Amino acid sequence: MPRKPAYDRDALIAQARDLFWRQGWAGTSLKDLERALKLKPGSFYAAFGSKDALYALALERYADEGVARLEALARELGPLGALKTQPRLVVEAANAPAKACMLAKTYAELSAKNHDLAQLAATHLSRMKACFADLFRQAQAQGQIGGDHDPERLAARYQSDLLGLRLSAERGDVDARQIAADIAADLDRL
Amino acid sequence: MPRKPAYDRDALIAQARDLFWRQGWAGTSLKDLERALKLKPGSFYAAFGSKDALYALALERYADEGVARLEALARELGPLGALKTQPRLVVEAANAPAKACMLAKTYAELSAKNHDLAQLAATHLSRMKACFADLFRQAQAQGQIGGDHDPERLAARYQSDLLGLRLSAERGDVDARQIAADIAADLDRL
DNA sequence: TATATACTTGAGTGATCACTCAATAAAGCC
DNA sequence: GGCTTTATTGAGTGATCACTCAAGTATATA
Repeated sequence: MPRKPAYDRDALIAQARDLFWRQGWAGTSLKDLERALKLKPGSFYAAFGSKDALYALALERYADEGVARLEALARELGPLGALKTQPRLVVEAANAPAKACMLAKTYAELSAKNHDLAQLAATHLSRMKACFADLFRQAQAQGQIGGDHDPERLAARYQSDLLGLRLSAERGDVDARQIAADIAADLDRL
Repeated sequence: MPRKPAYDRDALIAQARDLFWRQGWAGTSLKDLERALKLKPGSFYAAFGSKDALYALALERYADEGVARLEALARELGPLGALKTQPRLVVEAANAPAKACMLAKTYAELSAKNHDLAQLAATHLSRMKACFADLFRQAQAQGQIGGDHDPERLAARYQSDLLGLRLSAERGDVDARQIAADIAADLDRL
């Protein structure tokens, strides 16, 4: 009996993610979204409920795909190989909406106001950090890095470096490839 | 003949800087500023012209004080000492409005829209990077680090690490002191 | 084909945005 | 004390914000 929506919900979430990723929460108005998603206000709210609800979906999509990409990389190159390759991949991602991490941008923009989305971004950042820690643990178990390191500490430092790298990669006067190479080189000294 | 303003302009700029630093550009409304600076709209615009003009003054104040602090630190501890101490100082700054770098936050928030303030933040970030490069050059000249390093490259990596550290320091589930210590330790291996 | 069910449309909601300006108050110089 | 000059005040500006809803339209089932 019912009528099917004319849009592809998954594709709309991906488009919204790209827009939010580039422009941030306050920087993306409903007019922007309506234009990009080709949705009138009524359809938008029928589909997603609110701007914040869609932002939450976009954050989740972003984090899920990030974790999936990293795990696929680890299956291909091994744990240390994945960790060493990730910085370069992030810098060279040519068709990404932005270089900087969407989770970090969201947290930086909204944490001062205790916005729910900041807490959500923080949760996803923790998930990513745990992912890094797992890879360091595996690398340790396989003897690729020394056993006298704390995987959690390595993961925190690695994530921090990656966040800095991705922020630097947005700037015109910084050679992010060099930084990525230096981060990877540091992993060889473990 | 004229009447003197009842406010201390320098103090107002510092207060505005703290507010903008914490809440960002879009996150700080004129109502917020009027409340914090205890200025009615008319006085505000007579004093500063616009929200953006005040933000620009705040950015400049932020960058100037940052450079001054670093140079003072270098006079006290020498170039390498300053570079090694800075990460810890940044993390331990208890009464700062935020841990993350205001220049980086501004650039991340506004660069997608090609806002003038993003360009201004980028300029100040370059200034800071040049400052770091100078310190690395001095450390090299004094034999504190090996001569086979490019000071510009070291500075870019160092600044990137620092930006990541300062972002990480805002999170509750990250031990930023450990990261700061690890960044400092890396400088000893140069 | 008739009907029930949902999707689409877009004008319109009150709230808040950055900002203006005419009226009022106060301070320095004669 | 009178006059000039500037600071302060706060109601008010149009624009934009996220969001609503009633009316119109299309589709799957009976």
